[in-house]
Amino acid sequence: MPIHNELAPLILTVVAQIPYGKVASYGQVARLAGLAKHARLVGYVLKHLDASSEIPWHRVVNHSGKIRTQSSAQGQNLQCELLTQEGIVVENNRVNLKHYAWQF
DNA sequence: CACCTGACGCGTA
DNA sequence: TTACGCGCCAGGT
Repeated sequence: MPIHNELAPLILTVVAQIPYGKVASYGQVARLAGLAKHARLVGYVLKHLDASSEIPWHRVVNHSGKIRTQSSAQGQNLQCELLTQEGIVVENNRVNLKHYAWQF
């Protein structure tokens, strides 16, 4: 674990509960974790996850449904691929929250 | 200590 | 839905 943070486990347990084929926003994850003002921390924690992790980090997008993770030099985005791979339609780097938002 | 940087959110327009 | 401003907070310099 590269980062020293006691809040990370709380965030990760919530992310782990996002259903297959659904997405949640950073803010939603923070609220469900009991950390209302830490939306940015969610992004921070997910960004520093090691590849060996089984956490479905790709199911987390911003409050508008837009994907803000960095794209590769070839313009390809891993999160886009992973979401599409599980049946979620991604158009213009964005998912339709009306269809895929995780209703808790 | 001061500043800067982010996988952010909300109210308003 | 987007655009802007402002609030928020962990980390890095």
